[in-house]
This record gives sequence, structure tokens and C-alpha cells, in this order.
Amino acid sequence: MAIVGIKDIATLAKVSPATVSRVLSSPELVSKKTLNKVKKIIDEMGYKPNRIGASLRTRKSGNIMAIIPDITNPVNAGIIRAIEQGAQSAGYSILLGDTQGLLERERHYADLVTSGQADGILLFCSRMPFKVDPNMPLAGQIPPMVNANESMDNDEVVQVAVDNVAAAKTAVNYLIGEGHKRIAAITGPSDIPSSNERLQGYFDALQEANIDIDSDLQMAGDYTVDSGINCAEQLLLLRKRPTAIFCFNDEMAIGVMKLLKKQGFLIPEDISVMGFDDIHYAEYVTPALTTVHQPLHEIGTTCINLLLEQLRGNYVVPGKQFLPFELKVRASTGPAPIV
Amino acid sequence: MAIVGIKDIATLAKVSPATVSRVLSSPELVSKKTLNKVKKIIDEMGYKPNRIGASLRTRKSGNIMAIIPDITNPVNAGIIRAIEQGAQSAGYSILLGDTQGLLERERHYADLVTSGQADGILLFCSRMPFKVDPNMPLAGQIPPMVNANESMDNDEVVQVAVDNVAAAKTAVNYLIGEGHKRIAAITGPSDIPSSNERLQGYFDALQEANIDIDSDLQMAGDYTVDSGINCAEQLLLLRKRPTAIFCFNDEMAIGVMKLLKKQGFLIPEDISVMGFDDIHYAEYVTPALTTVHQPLHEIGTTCINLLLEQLRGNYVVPGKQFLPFELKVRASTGPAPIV
DNA sequence: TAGTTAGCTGAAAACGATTTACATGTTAAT
DNA sequence: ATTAACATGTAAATCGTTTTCAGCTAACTA
Repeated sequence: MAIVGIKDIATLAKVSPATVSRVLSSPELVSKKTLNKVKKIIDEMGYKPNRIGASLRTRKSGNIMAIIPDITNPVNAGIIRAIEQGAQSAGYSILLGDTQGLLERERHYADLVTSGQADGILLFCSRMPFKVDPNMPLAGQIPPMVNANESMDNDEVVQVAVDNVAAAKTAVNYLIGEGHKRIAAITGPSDIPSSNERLQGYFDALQEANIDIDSDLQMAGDYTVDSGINCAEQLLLLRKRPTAIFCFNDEMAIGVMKLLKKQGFLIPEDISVMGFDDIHYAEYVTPALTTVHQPLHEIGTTCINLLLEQLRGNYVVPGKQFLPFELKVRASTGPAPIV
Repeated sequence: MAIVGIKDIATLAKVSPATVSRVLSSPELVSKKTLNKVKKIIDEMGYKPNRIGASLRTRKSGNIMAIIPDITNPVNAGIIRAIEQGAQSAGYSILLGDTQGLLERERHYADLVTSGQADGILLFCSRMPFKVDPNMPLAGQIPPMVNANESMDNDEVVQVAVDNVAAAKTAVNYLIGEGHKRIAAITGPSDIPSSNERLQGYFDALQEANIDIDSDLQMAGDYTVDSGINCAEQLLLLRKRPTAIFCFNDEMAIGVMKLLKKQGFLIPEDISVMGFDDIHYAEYVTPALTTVHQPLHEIGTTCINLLLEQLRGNYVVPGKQFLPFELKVRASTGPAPIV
């Protein structure tokens, strides 16, 4: 493809390659006359500078590596979309790595930075993909990086997310406010920080309201619709059923609703269902799902901006940066049934 | 980061850089003894070859550019996921370009190939992002490319998709078989090939069944939930309402169902609703949506395989390659109401 | 023993840009 | 006329690999 190089342009324009390079990257150093002459030739020949050559010299690839556990998850897709926009308008391209939760693949993709293919990392997982010496300050040991959504257990990392503890607490408080006392929680996998944080919020809310914690009401799901169904089944089998079910994501809430409807339960008259994430479809299931809204676009732009800032060589203060969540009350929750 | 280079390894191992390179890429050319010695040093030093340097020399970037109109569309996300898997196991990384339907951005991303950043293109849009001379054979004018889903109007391009005409025809035939005679169609944007193909299938089915085509029953949506709602509103205002509504994607079908339920219509007793795509959530709306299933994973793997084949330098026969669709009959469709 | 051959290895030239250091030419000031 | 300052342009080094070509050694053949 790239049959025409900077030397060809230089020859045709009767200048040196250096001048052509300057025309492209620092035009203010070139006289108007030569500038136009060279630009014209570049246009005529349809010359596109070879980025690889430039990268080698400048040690910048112009790429950003995004490492995501699952791109089909609408939460991730929404964030990625915003990120991609921000990256593109700063002249960066996004390298996408879908890891399916495998550490091995997280490492593989992280290595692309080490090997010069990318200049920074957006990490949507909770594990550190680089070998680091815990006794040394982290800065300097890893490339520019922002950790999003699933937060890493490391204060020195720049992190962006919703305050899962507070968000879950808000959700449960709302249910308590509706008179619910037996509130079940369907969690995500126990090794996922977001799930544990939400569980913490759930505990906090119950404790503050002096409601006893009943471990029968905590079910471990895995963020899939099917696991929502399974957990709901278990909950319905209990002698003392919950009057509300708080699912740690919308997918599981959808599963729960599916089962409840199948068994003839009325939502929310018999049992209230609360989700988390506010995915696009939450609004369109029946009844519309009450859930905690995550500001996907804002998360995305915050991530990319924090990363770009680092790439510009500026200091970014590490630690968690929380973005505002919002409780979306819809039709799947209501007052606790009167016994 | 990449503080240690091939020369450092060479020096440490007391061999030449050439030998180190051979250890990495053609170990069979190196004696066992040197091989082990060099490998050990590489390991110790945690050396990762700089891909940019290698790319410059080999003229291969190891990247594949995927150009998608919208990553938040579950259909695209599903396909991308399969693609990403296939690419990674062949040693390629995916560069993601979300264009939001803008030709300008399609071009921008396509240029990444021209500038050496990527070796091939996966194109999910229907416009040719390269300047081509229509009088010359296409091969040789463009880089390795596969066009997916939204088919380009060009026989010389390698294309992968579901046969939209046949799929839509199957869907409508099913409705006709259920006794429907007034079948509405809510299309996508008129400049999107997939929508026009589905419309063709709709026409074909009606014609074969000798059902008059009523242009009042064709509404132009834009593949969003809201447009489904709007179009459905228009349809309900008609003097002679349809007994079935065929939406050209599931999103719009979800919108239609939302409005129908709000207005108190029974689905499918009063009006049947049919979707297209079979997105994950189609199964979980109420009533579960009858729709045409697209084999996302298969589309993805076929795409990437056809591209990899080209990247290996092998000839791939151009033209459309159809993948099998499947009509998923669920609860949103049923027999036409008796008048 | 000399001549091949096979198997390894190293030196050096790419790849395509950027950038530093320097040269040239022009203008203005002394 | 001399010099300084500035504008503009050039040559050459550089980035980190791969790969060609040639050279060396050791083993094999005649």
C-alpha cells in the first residue's frame, strides 16, 4: 500500500525529507512558499505518513489499550463507546482486548504496552497485569493506566467508578423505606470487587435500620440471567420468603422477574425486584425495572481524560474517583405487602 | 518501559542481535546450546521485543482494524467478541473504531491500514472507505478486507452476512401462515442495505401469498426503541389496523410492544409482534419476542477466518457468503384474530 | 588429504519516519 | 564592508528489529 514515502515527496517537491516532516508536524517552522508546495505534492500523491516509522522514532504508538472482561456486557460497551470518542479526538486509537475474565489474556494485552504497541492502558479488571515490586512506589513501575469499574485493591492506581457501597446502600434504603424488612441480595461472583462492595452497602443499610441480617437471603449469582433464575428459585423455596430482591446487576434482575412471573407472583405487589446498572433494556422489561443508574458516558470520558492527562506527562492524583449514581425508581418495586 | 532491547540481550548472552532475533522467531536455526543460553537471559531480563521495530522491518503490524457503526449494539458486540477471539489466537490484536455512522470516521479508521497501523480491515458498514478506480479490478486497490453484516454494493468484496431477503421472507411467511393478512413493516433507515433487503423479503412474501401491498403499513423507523414506539403509534391510528407488525430489529419491536401494552392491546391476541436479530434480551421481554436469530458467533468467526486467509496471502473468493438464520417462534406472535 | 557440505553465527543493511546539529542565504545594523 | 541575527534548508544519526550474505567450524565424502 504505502508505496509512496516521505523521500518520494521530498524528491518531488525538491526539498529534503526533514522539510516534509516539518510541513506535517511543525508547519510554523517552514516558509509559506515551501509549505504550500510540499502540501500540494502530498495531496496529489495521497501520501499518508507511515505511523510505524514515526512511532519507532518518537516512541509513541498513538494507541491506547482497553482491557475489558466482556464487550457484550452493555455496561462495558457503553463505557468503551465514550472512551473511543475521547481517544479519537485526541488522536489516539483504541486497541480492544476482550479477556473473558482470564488473567492470562489480561497479561497478554497488557504486554502490548510493554512492547510499544500502545502508550497507555484502560483496565476494566481488578487484577494488576504487571509484575510490580510492592516495596517500591508504583509510579514508574507501570505505564500510564486508569482502572475503571472493577477497582483494584491499590491506592496508588488511578481509579474511576461509581461508589458501589453507597449506591447499594441507597438502593436498599429505598426498599427499607417502602417497608421491606426481608430483603434478599443476589450477588455477583465473590471474587469480583464490585459485587463485594455492593454487598457491603447492603449490609450497611440493613444494619443502620436495625434489620437482622439473614444469611439465607444472600445468594451468590454470577451476573447472568440464568443465575438470577436459579437464585430466585432458591429464595422462593424458603419458609420465610423475601418481600424484595436486590440483584447486583440488571441481567440477574431480569432472570428473577422471569421466574417470578412464571410462578405467578405479582411484581411488585408480592415481591419487589431491584436491579443495578440501568442497562438500556431495564426500562423496557415488564414491569420496568427499578435500578441504580451508572453514568456510562461520564465514566468513559473521565477514564480517557485521566489517561490522556498522564500521556501528556502530567501528574494525576491516584486513588478512587467516584462518579454520581442515580436510583431510578420504576415499576418493579413498591411497598412491602401487608402480612 | 522497554528499557532492555535486543542489543542488551545480545551483549549479555555474548551473541549478535541477529541470533537473539532468531531465537525468538526461528529457533530451529539456532543450536541447542545458544538457544538455551539466550532464552535464559531473555527470561531473566523479562525482555519483550519491541513490536514497532519489528513491524517497521517486516511491514506487518499484527493489528486488524474493525470498523463498526456502534459498539453498543448487541449484534455488533456479539460479532466483535467472536472476532476478537479468532484474531487473538492467530496472534493479531483488534483495533476498534466506532464510527457512529459517520463516513468521515470510517475513512479515518480505514487510513490506519494505509499508514501501516493495521494489516487488514473488518468493515461493518456499507460504504467503501477507500478511493478506488471503478474501471480497474478491485483486488490490488484495497488492503485485505471483509465486509460484514451491512453489505456493500460490490461483487468484488468479500462479504459475510445473513441472507436478509430470505430471512425476512421466512418471518413474514410464518405470519401469513398464522392467518395474518394485514402485516405492517417497520423498517430501518432507508440508506441501510440490511433494511432494504429485509423490506424486499417482506414484499416477496406478500406477493407470493397474493396479499396486496398496502403502503400505509410500511413505516420507516431508525432501529431505535423510540422509533418503534412512534411507528406503532402511527399504525394504531390507521382505520384498518394491522394484525401483525414485523419490526426490522428487536429494539424497535421492544418499543412497539411497550406502546401496545400501554394502550391495553393484547400481544399476540390483538396484534402479533415480530422482531429481527434475536438479541439476548428478546427472550426476556414480556411476552417473549418472536424474532429471526442471527448467528453472531458464527458471523464473527467466519469474518475473521476469511480475513486471516487473506492476510496469509491466500486467495479468497469474493462475493456474499450467507450464514444460516433461524426463526425463533416465541410468545409475541400467534394466530390472526378472527374478525 | 583435499574438497564439499551442513550447521551456526555475525556484520551490516534495510524499514520510514523524526530530530539534532549544522550550513547556507538573506536582511539589518553598525 | 563587516558582522550579527534570523530564516530556511540539509545531512546524518537514530529508533529496534529482521534478514541477507558471507564467513567460520566441524564433519563428511571421495
